[in-house]
Formats: sequence, structure tokens, C-alpha cells
Amino acid sequence: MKALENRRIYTEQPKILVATDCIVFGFDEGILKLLVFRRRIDPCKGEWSLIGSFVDAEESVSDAARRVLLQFTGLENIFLEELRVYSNVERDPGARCISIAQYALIRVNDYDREQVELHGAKWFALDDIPELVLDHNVMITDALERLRQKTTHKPIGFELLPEKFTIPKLQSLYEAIHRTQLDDRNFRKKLLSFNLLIKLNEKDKSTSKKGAFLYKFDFEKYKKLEESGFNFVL
Amino acid sequence: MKALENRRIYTEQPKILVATDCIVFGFDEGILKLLVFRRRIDPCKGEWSLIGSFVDAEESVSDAARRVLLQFTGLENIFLEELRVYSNVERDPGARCISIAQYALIRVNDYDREQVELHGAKWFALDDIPELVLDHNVMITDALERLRQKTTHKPIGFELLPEKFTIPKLQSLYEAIHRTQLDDRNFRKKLLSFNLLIKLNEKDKSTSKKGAFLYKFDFEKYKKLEESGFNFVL
DNA sequence: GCAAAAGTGTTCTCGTTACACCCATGC
DNA sequence: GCATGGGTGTAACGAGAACACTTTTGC
Repeated sequence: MKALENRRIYTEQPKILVATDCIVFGFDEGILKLLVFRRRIDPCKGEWSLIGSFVDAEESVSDAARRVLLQFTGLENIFLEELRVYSNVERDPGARCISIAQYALIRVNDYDREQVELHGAKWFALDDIPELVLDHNVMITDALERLRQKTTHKPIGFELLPEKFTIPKLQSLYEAIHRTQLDDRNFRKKLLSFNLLIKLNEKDKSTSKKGAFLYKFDFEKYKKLEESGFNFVL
Repeated sequence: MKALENRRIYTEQPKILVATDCIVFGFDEGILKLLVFRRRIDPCKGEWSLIGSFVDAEESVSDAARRVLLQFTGLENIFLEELRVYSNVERDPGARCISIAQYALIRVNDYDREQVELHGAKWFALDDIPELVLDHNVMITDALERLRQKTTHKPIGFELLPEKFTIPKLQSLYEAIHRTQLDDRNFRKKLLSFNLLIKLNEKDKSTSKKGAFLYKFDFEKYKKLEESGFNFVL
């Protein structure tokens, strides 16, 4: 008991650094990619790393991640969700430091390419991820698993596509995330059965001569449906 | 860039306290309950609070939670999983302090009742949870949602029951967690279809004259099945 | 006219739901 | 002997999986 009480005195607490690392997913040319950069401080200066930062005194963890994302990509209002905390005592040889990993989904077409390169950041295909510092490769593995889990239960895959997208594109996204082949008829059927896609009068002819119709996801409608108990499962 | 580099110097980081709070679920007499206690330090000394602690320099977040659980319940090897991080800047008026909430599932029959009372801790039925300090009520809401989610996809409900349990008991647990009525025939049929329960030659006669057969969950078999892609859904 | 991707329907299977009665036992 | 909770089977339904051909158009 004494021990507990003592431990709970605010001013006597050990200094534990709090960082956040972002697993940034992008979908480009049919391939799922991740944004990494060359770390600028010791230990491990110059090695590949997830983008991240320490959390400032006057910001929440999520704010810290958004700050970093803005810095590296020039983008705001990105899909961002907490993955989990990495807190092994020895995870960072530089100091006692825990990291709250968060994964982000961005529309690769939108991001500010200059900004990305300016920071020495680079997109890697999922299969070509180099060795990263500390436990960052583990974070990626965990994030990917979460992404698979989450995309089947929530319509977050759309965050990786442009606002207007074709059904074949969406399918290839799901195939890339889950590393599977999907039946195009069944995929389309199920997808459309939700009545959550708004068909546009435009076609994307970049991938075929016939062209594929563009759609938008109806986020408004989805929110209402979700509130009344609707379950998205793809 | 400068700003970023500066921020990343280890020694210049602000002191952010790191705590963990445990949402401890128990299932007792057909009712889902939570363990809370009277906070012993300011601010909010004397008010109801989740059990928790600051994280020590030489322990991981999960170790900290296990330490607290041992202290309050006398139990080890408890099911424990991270919920999420609560890091709003103003969440704790006493200091800049983030908390990693974790939820635990314990077998109420097993715990050391003396130890619980010694610490001023108490079990509350889910419907009777008092107002707690800081954001702890929010944590509970989130934990409950997670518990609902998780129990339907993973066989963790068993962590709330004694090792030997009856099928009606398990059903009432699921009914308590999800606040629903389940069809007993369908529940039993689906449950047994997994072939993951070991039927014992004992009956529990505490709730009926006829008595209900006791079962054990086959965790070994489940692990193997899970590795080969089996999906538990109840 | 042909290559290449987009788009469309049907059948079969299997899992989910709904539903009602007998069983064992303590009192 | 009766009240109480435990245990069983079947039929109807709906969602998911498997599967092949036509359409459009740029070259």
C-alpha cells in the first residue's frame, strides 16, 4: 500500500518519453505502399524509420500525429487511428521511451510530392519495406493486420482512393490489402447491395478502352445507417 | 525542419506522465460487474476511480497493469488487453498525464476477496457504476464496446467464467455482455459445432434440480485451429 | 476485327433463424 | 406429482460461393 501511494505521487514519477509513430498507407498503381524516411537523430541516425515525433506538452497524441503528417505530406484531415502502444523497456536504446503507433490512410494523388521528398521520405511497396529502426517493422506488421481486419468491417478502404473511383479499382485495393483474388461479380454485387455508392455520369478510361463508371461513397448515408445498427462487411 | 529536429532531441522533451488504468470485468451471479476503488491521492482523493498506477521506469505498460491487478486482486495470469490511449491535454487537472487504458477479465470466484476489500475496492454492477474521476467513465463505455466486439470474434468470454462451466452459464454471460436474449437451442448448437468444448462427467446442480453438465474450453485445440485460419464467431 | 477490361444472372450450398416438446430431479 | 431449468430436432430462409458470356471501344 505504501508503495502504491508513493508511486502515485505525481511529482515523483520517472521521466518516460512519449512518442508517436505513424504507419502511413497509400495505394498507388495497384500496389499498397508505406511512407518511411531517413531518421535524423541518434540513435540510428540515417536509417529508415517510420515518420514520427515526440508528443509535445500541449498536444494530444493524435494531434502530434496530425502535426507530423501535415509536415511530411502537406495533408490535413487524414484518416488516422491508434494502433497500439509499444512500451518495452528496452525498445529504444536512446532513452526510456514509449511510442503510440497510429496508422494513417492517405490518397496518394493528393499529397504534396515536394513536401514528401523534402523530408527525405519515400514510398515503399509493402513487399519491399527495408529494415527499419527499433520496433518499427513490428508496428508495420501489426498495422497491416489491423488494416485487414478493419477494412472488412468498416468502409475505410475508400480513404485510400480518390473521392471518385471505379469498382474495379476498389476491388484491386481490397485484393492488395488482403492478398487475395476476388470474384468480380460477387464483389460488385455485394458492394452495390449496400446502396452506399453514388454512380456518377463519368467514366475513367485510363485503364480500359471501354472505360469504367466512377462512383462516390456516400459517407452521409453510411453514418445514418451505422447509427441504426447497420453492419458493413466486405 | 529545424523545429522537427529540435523536437527530436531526447533530452529536451517535456515531462509527460504515463499512467495505466484497468477496466476490470467480472461476472457474478449472472451480472456483469466492474471493479472500482476510492482514489487515494489528489486531485479527486476519495472519489471512485478505476484501479491504476503510474508506469515505472523499469516496466512496460502491460507489466504496470499486471502489477496493479496483482495488488488489488491477488491474481496473476489474467486476461489483459490494451484498450486505447487517453491523452487529452486537460484530462488530468493534476498534471500532464496520459493514460493507457487496459481491460481485464477475471474469474470472480478466484480472486482474493480480502485483498480487494483491503484496498477499498468494490464490485459494481454495470448498471450501477457511480461517477468516476477524470475520464474513467468514458473508458468504461469504450471498454464495454470493445468487450462486445471481441467476445463475438474471440473466445475470451471464457476468461470470465470458472474453468468448468455449464452451457446455460455461458449463454447468460453472453446475454449479459450483449444485453440480448439468445435462443438456447441455437446458441448450444453453434457453440458445440466448433468442437472446442470438452464435456465433463460432472454436473452443476446449483441452479436446477436436473443439473447441467460442466464443460471445459479446449484452449489448446483452439490455438491450433486459429493458426490454420479458423474463425470463432458467436 | 481483335484485344482488353467492364459489366451482368443464376444455381447450389450451407449457415442462421425460428420454433415446441420431453427429460431429470428435488421438493 | 409438479415445478424448474436442462436438453434436443427440423423446416424455411437468406447470404455467400461458384461460375461464363456479352459489351464497349481504341488501336
